[in-house]
Order: sequence, then structure tokens, then C-alpha cells
Amino acid sequence: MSQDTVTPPASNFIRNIVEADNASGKWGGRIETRFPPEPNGYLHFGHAKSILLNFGLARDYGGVCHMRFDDTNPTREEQEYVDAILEDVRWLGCDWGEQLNYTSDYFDRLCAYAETLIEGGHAYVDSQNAEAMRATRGTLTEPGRDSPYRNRSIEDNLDLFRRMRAGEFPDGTHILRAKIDMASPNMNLRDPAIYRIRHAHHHRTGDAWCIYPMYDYAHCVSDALENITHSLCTLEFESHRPLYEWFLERLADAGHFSRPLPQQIEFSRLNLSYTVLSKRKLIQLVQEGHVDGWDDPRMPTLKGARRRGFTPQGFKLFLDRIGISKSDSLIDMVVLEDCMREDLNARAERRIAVLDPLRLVLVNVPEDHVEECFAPNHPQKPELGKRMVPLTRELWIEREDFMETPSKGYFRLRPDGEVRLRYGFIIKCTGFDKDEAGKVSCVYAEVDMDTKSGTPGSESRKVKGNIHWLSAAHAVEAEVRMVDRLFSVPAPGSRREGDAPELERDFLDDINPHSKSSTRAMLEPSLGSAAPESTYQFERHGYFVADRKDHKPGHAVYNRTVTLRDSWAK
RNA sequence: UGGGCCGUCGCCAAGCGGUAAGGCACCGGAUUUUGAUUCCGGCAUUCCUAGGUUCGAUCCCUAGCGGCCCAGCCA
Repeated sequence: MSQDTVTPPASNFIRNIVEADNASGKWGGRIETRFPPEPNGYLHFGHAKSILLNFGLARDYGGVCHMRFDDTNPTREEQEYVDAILEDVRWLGCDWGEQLNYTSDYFDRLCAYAETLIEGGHAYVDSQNAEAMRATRGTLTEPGRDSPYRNRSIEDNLDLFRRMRAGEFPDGTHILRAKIDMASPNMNLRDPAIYRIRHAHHHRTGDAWCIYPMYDYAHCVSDALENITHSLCTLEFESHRPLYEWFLERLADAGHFSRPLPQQIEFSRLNLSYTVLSKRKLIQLVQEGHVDGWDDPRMPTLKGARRRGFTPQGFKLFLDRIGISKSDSLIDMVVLEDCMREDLNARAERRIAVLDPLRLVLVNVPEDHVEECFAPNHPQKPELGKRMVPLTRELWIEREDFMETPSKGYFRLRPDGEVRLRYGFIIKCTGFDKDEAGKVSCVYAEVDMDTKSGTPGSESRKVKGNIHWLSAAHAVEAEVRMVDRLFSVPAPGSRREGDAPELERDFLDDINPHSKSSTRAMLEPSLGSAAPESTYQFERHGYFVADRKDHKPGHAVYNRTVTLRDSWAK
């Protein structure tokens, strides 16, 4: 094999299955997957795992991945979500080619196949109401009881089903059920529903239908219709697999599909510390106003991630790193953050930003003097060039880079201490002022003119400290949003050691009160005119992105994507 | 207490009868005009437990223990 291949994908049980299928010739080397979201909400980090897995697997084995909207429940699905989902999947870099599908595209066939199920004696119309069905389903340990309508004739079932479709009955009066086994130890096999009556407007089919298929029936049929080879889903569908196979086997027997039939394979969903990934909780956060919408940079949604400055490449790195398996896991948020750092470190140009400005006056620099200094745009990529940063008598430095009484190990500026102004000169502190409140308001220093960075001999004198700065006369003011983790505990809402047995915790109580703050910062002038979504490393601080929505000419707004690692305990 | 699935280093995760990959984290040390990056080195005599089969078991068998999922006309 060639040496220049990118990092080979890690082995996992799904790839093993695909490779075994390829080896046995099961699909003739073909692989087709699908990403099947329901358009009833925004995509989150958990979906990213599924998207990258499905599209990545297809790409790696020369196949295609279909985009498919599982839109079988008209009461909760909307076009708005379809558009948003497509935008997110595209943003992640995935390409579905011609395969943009909707389960609703198959309503005709789904309905026709339901009739063949009835004709084969595999389905019946039940006329019990929902409560009666629940009451006769049994429990985990007790078998259910057959419906009194279970043995209707095929003719009656067909007639009833057609009249359901024709709109003769109100919602909830009849339902088409699979005739399997009311005593099955697998609850999903106790005559599950196939079609329910719903007089509702569908976002794509309008009012053409008043009966809609259930997930278990629609999904496997859609997979078969699209010639999907490997149908990947999360672990909670494991006990639905026998049903998936039950429908397809019967429809194949009836001649609608040929074998081999698509195979459902389950993997464990993503759990991430310091956040929540359940649709219900995410909706709650938005609806109750705990965050500023679905695209709040703190939200674990793809819209939020994008606004925060997370990158598709970072997500790919993350998913390769955590792997695919069937064990329940809780991935530490630092892993995701670190992947973003890794990607951004390689690509982001460096800029200077002073987030908490403190005035520094260089006492031996004349009022109107402008000294041109040069800073590399990327320390590891000299080909990206340098830029000029002007140094003048009055500068902004970071407030935390000066300490009147330094703590142990501190090696930045201090009274009578020396430090290098990054890309500039070594300076020595000669004094400082304090305001009425006792807060340092201005620092004075003297420049050693023989130490300019880049000039011969400038390296002869070494100082440990190295701080960043900005010319007060040149810097532009900006709003910088310090985004942090949304929750302050690893598992929001979970019990903690020492909790009283009767105590119930609410994940909302674990929201990090400091997850969002905003500051007026000083930036290099070019940062004011950068395009929205431009990403930079603010030296010694972290990675920041020009806000996609609010960053405008004359009104710079940056979001902190992630801080730099800091081995100096803050 | 029915059924299904899972249990390998702090967090992930390979391995599938031949004597414990890798990543992240962590700990050393080197380089560094970002306390960043990069680089080198260290990091499971042991695979949930207990028995058994075998020349040999994380892999097979048995019995336990722990965790997750299933009782929507949701997906």
C-alpha cells in the first residue's frame, strides 16, 4: 500500500461487518447508507456522529450515503427544519449527490405494501381505542391479550383499511396492526401499529393523506426501496430489529423486494460531559429562554457550534478519536475541545487582542513616534508571511500581565521587572499609578532600544516574560463574547454523592451561571474588518471567530471558540 | 422478577484461543519571543467477579455482579 494515505480509519465492528460482506460478496462490493433525521428539530452533536459515520463509511468504501427525511408524523414536522438540517449536513462537508429523499415520497408504495400484508394475513385493523390497546398489551413480565378484532377476515381488513385511507373515520378510531404475537417477550412484537389515522396537514404531501405509517414499518421499507445495504442506528432500536426484519421478510416473500435485505446495525449514541444531548432538553433550554436560541454558541447544536467557531474538520477529528462501539460511554468535553484546538492551531492565523486593557506608557518613546514591528501570521507556517504592528508611546497591555505583588512563579511584568513586548522590545517597569479604589490604572516602563525583535543582537539578552500589547492610537474596540460550557457539572441533572434519597435534581439547576459573558476588548485594526466566520488565534488567549450574525463593519463581535491550553494554573 | 444489549488503563477503544494496539488525559524531560505548538520518554503480569474446559482463555462454557434499552396510535 502507498505511504501517503491519510490516517487509516480505526477498525470498528461496523467496518468489520462491511469488510466481511465485501469478502463474501454479499452485496457485490456495493455499500449504501443513509442519514434519516426526522425534520422536527435542529441537529446536535449526536447527529454529527451519525452523519459522519454514515457518510464516512460510504465514502471510504466507494459507496453513497442517502439523505432521507423521516417525515411520517405530520403533526410535528416542518419545512423550516428540513432546510436547517440540509444546511448543517452540507456544512459538515457531506454530499448526498442525487439521493435527497423523503419517506413521504414512498407513501403510495407504503400503503400498497400494507395491503399486501393484509392480504397475506399479516396485518389487521384494530378498532380498540388507544387506552384499550395499552391495557391489553401486557407488561414486561406478563403477556398481552389478543384484540377482539384480531381475527377479522382479510376482506373486512382490506375494506376497513381502504376506508381509513378514504377518510371515513376520525382520528383514533381504527388502526392497522401487524399480526405477530401478543405474548412475545419483546414488547415491540406485540402486534405493533403500522398505520394510524391522522387528519393533519403534511409539510410535503399537504392534505393528500389522512393515514400515516409508523416508524418501524416505514423505515425498513424505505431502506429497502432505496437499496440501502447497511442501515445504521442507535442502540435503542436494537429490540426493534426483529420487527425490521419481520416486515422485510414478508414483503420479500410477496415479491416486493429481493434478497439480501438491508441490515440494521446499532451503535451507541454520543454522550458528552458538561452538556445535554436529548431533544427534549434542548427544546426546553430554548423555549424557556435559558439560552438565546438554537444557534446560541453554548448550545450543543451544529448551528451553535458553527457560531461558536467549531469546525467540521474538528468534528471529524473528534469522531475518529472516540470511535464507534456498542458500549455506553460518556465522552469528556475536553476531548471535543481539544480536537477543535488541534484543527484551529494548524489553520488559524495569529492576531493580537487585549481583552482586559491596562494602559502602559513607554516613558522614553516620543509622543508622535511610530515604530514598525513585525509579527508572523503563523509561527509554524512562515509562508503565511508577516504583518506590521505599530508600536507607540501609549499601549494597551493585558491587566493580568502586570502584578504589583507577584505570586510565586509569576514571570510577567512587575515593579522594577523586565519583560519583552512580543515582537518589540524588552522593557523595564519604572512605576505605576493607582486610582482611588486602589486599582492599578497605568504602568510606566522604559524601553531598551537595543533589543528590538528581529534586529542583530536582540536575542543576546533573554527575559522569561513575554507579553502582548497594542498601540492605543491604532487599536479598535470590539465586543468579545467569552463562551464557556453551558453546564457546570459533568452530568447535568444527575444525583450527586451525599444527595438525600428523596432529592430530585433538575438539569436546569446545573446551568453554568458564567457560561456567557461579554467584554469590551482592544483588537488589531484588521480584525475590525474581517469577514464574519473568520477564525483567528488571539495570541496567548485562544481561538476566536467573528460572529456569523452580529459581526459588522464598524461593530466587531468575536466569540471565543476555545481557550489555549494553559499549564500555568490560573 | 420477561426480552435484548453492554462490561479491556482516569476517558474512549482495538483484540475474536497463542500469551494486552492506539488515541486522549496524566507524569517526566528537550526545544520555543504564545506559561501555546512541537518533540522525546513513562504509563494495564492484566481484560467485572468466581468456577470450569484447554498445553495455553480478555477471547469458549457455567454461575453471579454491575449498567443501558423496551409496556407512544413518537422517531
